Amino acid sequence: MSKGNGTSPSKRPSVTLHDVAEAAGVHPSTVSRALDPASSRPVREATRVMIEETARKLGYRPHLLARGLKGGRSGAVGVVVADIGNVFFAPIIRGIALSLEDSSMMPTVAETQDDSARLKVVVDHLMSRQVDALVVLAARHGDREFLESVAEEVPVVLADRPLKGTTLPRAGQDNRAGGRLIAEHLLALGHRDIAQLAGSFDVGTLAERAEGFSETLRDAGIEELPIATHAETLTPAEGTRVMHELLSRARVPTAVFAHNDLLAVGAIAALRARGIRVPEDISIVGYDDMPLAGYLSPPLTTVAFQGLEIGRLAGDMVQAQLRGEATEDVVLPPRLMVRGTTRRLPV
Amino acid sequence: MSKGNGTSPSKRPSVTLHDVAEAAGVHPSTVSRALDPASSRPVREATRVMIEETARKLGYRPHLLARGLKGGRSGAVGVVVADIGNVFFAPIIRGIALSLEDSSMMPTVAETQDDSARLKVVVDHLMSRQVDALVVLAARHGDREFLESVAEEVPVVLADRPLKGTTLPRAGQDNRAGGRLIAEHLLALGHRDIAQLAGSFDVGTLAERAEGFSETLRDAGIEELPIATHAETLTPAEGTRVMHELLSRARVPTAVFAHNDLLAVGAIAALRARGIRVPEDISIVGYDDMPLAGYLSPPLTTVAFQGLEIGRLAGDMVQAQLRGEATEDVVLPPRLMVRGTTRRLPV
DNA sequence: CACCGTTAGCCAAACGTTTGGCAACTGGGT
DNA sequence: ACCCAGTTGCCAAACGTTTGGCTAACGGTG
Repeated sequence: MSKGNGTSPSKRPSVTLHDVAEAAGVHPSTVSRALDPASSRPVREATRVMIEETARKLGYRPHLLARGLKGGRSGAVGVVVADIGNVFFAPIIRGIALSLEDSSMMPTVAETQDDSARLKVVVDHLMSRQVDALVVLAARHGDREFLESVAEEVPVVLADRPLKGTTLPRAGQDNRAGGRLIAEHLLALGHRDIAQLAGSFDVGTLAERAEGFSETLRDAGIEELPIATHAETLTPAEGTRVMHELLSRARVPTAVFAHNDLLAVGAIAALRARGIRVPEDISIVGYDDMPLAGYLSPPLTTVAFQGLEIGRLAGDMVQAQLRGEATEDVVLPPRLMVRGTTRRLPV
Repeated sequence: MSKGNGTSPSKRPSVTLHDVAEAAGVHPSTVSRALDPASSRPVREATRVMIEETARKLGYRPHLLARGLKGGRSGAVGVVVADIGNVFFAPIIRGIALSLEDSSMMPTVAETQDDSARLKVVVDHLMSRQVDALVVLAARHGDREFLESVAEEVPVVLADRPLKGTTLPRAGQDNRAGGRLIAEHLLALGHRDIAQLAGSFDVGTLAERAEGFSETLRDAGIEELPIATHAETLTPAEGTRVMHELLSRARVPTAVFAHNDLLAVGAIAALRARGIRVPEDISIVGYDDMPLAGYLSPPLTTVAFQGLEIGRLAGDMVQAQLRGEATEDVVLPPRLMVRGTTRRLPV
């Protein structure tokens, strides 16, 4: 079935301010002021009502491009995300969008595929589009200087992923505390042979989780098993691969901290494939508390991550910065969700 | 830690075409033409190189708002999604973004929360933003007329969700065939007491799945168990709720088709809570083959849905329509993924 | 050397708004 | 009837581009 006529690519008649003015019998500037609630110049009530009526009748819609051109503000905020397809970022984006709605702004989403070169390209593109600000969820360690240079043009807010030693404001979670929580939990259960299933340390969240975790073990006088290969992507498949590598080591751990839930799921699959039981033989902890974590069997022990809230906070920070206000970093505390994949070590 | 100085909300010096022209010692219009590869008027090679050099040196970025105002095209495509936070939509959005990149366009995402009133609001907002086209993932049955009226202004493409009797083009899956596939699978396994765990029929995909499913049972001379309450949202929690309702019926099914994977997961949790085993006592089929479906235990039998591909196709259709070409509906065939939650009925 | 066709570059208008400068009108106080 | 303040509305410039019309220069031909 063929649809959409091939000839006219849908002309837009588009009612302008002038059309409304003409129909209402007033000058365009009067229409502009009548429709602007925060106008500096007053408009007679009767006129205003009449103009509004006319505008509604004609189906007038303000041309935000033109307004943006004049006012220097587009009302768009660039959201730079590592992977739009990833479950994990979705609630954050949603939080940002929800927050921006208050100022009738909208997010424009771009994806870096977690690649620093591509980050530069998409940020450039977003800047061309005259975004009023940038929210970056995809920051990797090496991107600091670039992002700070961008911040001289428009406000840049980091969400989720921190950047070591930066001046850029951030809304995120205390990942170091999260790592600590997990280590303490495993120690309390009697585990001593403990390993990490780690992702790239170029990602600040993961580096911090690892730090908090290792620190706690060290303080307890436990020597942590060395990290196997770092997972290149945060997917179940990588989790499986790295877990197999871990299992081929001389010393096999009794507990494993996977840097996120997807890795954990993959790791569990690897164990299951070898006939190793979770949590009877090996305890596993994930991170992020993804929506399905509680529905796995056994349900996954993990650390809750409030993506929606963090997105909302990041959106709020953007608006504050645009109003010229100073902003404080917001770091939410993590919460351990003890479920079924961890268990006291039998003596 | 306080960051971002409160005084200056980051001024943007912003290099314009004029600045480049002045620095290069030529007229702005010459710069415009030199930088436009598809310019109708030629520019001497030496001049062009010199101008490009100057532009690069000054860090010139085209002002897409201004360009859009002049040319009547913003290069933005509105993507209307029911719930940005939902796993399911993410790959579709990604596909759209990937496709649009070819024409250096970008998606602007807005969320309806699956509410028809909100749909109108966000579409209006997107139109104000002068999007060149709309991709709608959030269409509900009653939205047809509204969307068709919008289509008189800009191309509107449906992705995933169909709209009964519409002229709007669509990229999606053959959900009726999907429903059929599932029914055939269950019949082949010997099931006769079969029920649906249904979502709202205002959502075209779900209505079609149900139709294909019911049709097949009817043709086989099987009387389907009546649908319990329709799930209001497509979440595990709703799946659990509706499954409990189904179980309180006089006649309990031996096989259940849940309209999507999340409902299926919730349904399985409900069964597990009552000590009913899957698939030994009841077989369950989901729909969508979400990323984790194969990692559940037992792994979920479901129908694969190629979100990324559908998004890409929708993006391609948008571009075709913008070029004024006619487009054909694209309907991908479903594929049944038989995993561990379905089983031959013991005799 | 005059003429002509071609080509490179300049000028200015236009896209739809917002907004400061002005002018005109209104009405109240005298 | 007159003045002044206060209100209302008109005009035009500006935001950064693109693009059609125009001119100046160039090189070749008669």
